[in-house]
Amino acid sequence: MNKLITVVGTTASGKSDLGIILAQKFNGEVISCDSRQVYKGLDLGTGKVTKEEQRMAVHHLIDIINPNEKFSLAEYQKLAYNAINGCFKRNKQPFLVGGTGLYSRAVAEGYNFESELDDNALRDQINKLTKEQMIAELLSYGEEVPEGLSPRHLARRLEKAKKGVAKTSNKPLYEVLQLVMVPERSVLYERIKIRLDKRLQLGMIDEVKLLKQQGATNEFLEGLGLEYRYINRYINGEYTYEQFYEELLKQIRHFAKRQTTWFKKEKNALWLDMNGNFEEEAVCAVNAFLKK
RNA sequence: GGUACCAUAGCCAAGUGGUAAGGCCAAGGUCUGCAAAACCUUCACUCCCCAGUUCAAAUCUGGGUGGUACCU
Repeated sequence: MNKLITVVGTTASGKSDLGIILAQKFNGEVISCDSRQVYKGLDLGTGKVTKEEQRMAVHHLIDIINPNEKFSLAEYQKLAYNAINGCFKRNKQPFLVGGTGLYSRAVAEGYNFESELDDNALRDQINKLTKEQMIAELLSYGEEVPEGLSPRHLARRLEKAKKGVAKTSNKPLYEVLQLVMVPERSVLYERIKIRLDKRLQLGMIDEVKLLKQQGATNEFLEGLGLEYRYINRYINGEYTYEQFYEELLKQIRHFAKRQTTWFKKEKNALWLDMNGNFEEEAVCAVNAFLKK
């Protein structure tokens, strides 16, 4: 079984830098694992690696679709598999690097998406139902309905049930080592603020203005969340600069917390000691893993 | 110095005699096809302090302390 190394963690943890270091050291390439960096023109706001950094290591799955286009987990998985397998063919070691936990898990654990789910009519129909109606329907299909699912989760499950797509078992394609980067909370929050200030200075707001000029819709920008959602609201006059700044900072912190919760459940995960020499720790771990 | 008003959680805030709403923040969590999304849980044994009235006080009375506004 081929070996895959993932570098996951919170925003502003230094994943991109470590990914490049590891790729350089182990004759590797980076597969981005980020649901927003797939979009062209979303650069500063996504913390995308620069052109210069891309010259230091080959990066995949960045800038592959245009704004306003839809993207999905299944699509990402397919593209990631292609990119990863391409690396193996060229004798390169792939490193899956990014903060979209669901995406990295779908690849690492081999979520099984055998059937197509693209029935918009059905989706619209389901979205009209109340939460209670969705639960009732799911139960009538003999599905188990865990507590605490959001309407969106329920709709997704019901869509699958109606399509007759059973919950499938995973088919892992690779042997995986996961490196998790989660700085101590207080350090993390400080880094988030510093990084936000820096990106604002570099013209993150102008980036969104440009995207809007080029036709990015409010709906699209709103749906992206964080930087793009709140900068767009600021541009549209919904917030003063102060309000926008505080709100965005808070939302990024919330996001980092959610990421942390998610990564706590990762399997085969090595949580790097972010207070120590984590680069060396990562290099040693990868070395041992590849020699195994 | 005088007069008036106010004092409830980290912040905002409802509650005028019957046993502390709500929002924010924060923390924890859910999540296999929108995931930077969507959603859930927890968070004041106590209402500035002291005394009093009452079966019962955050709520009424007196005093103290602190704040705000106006007057001198």
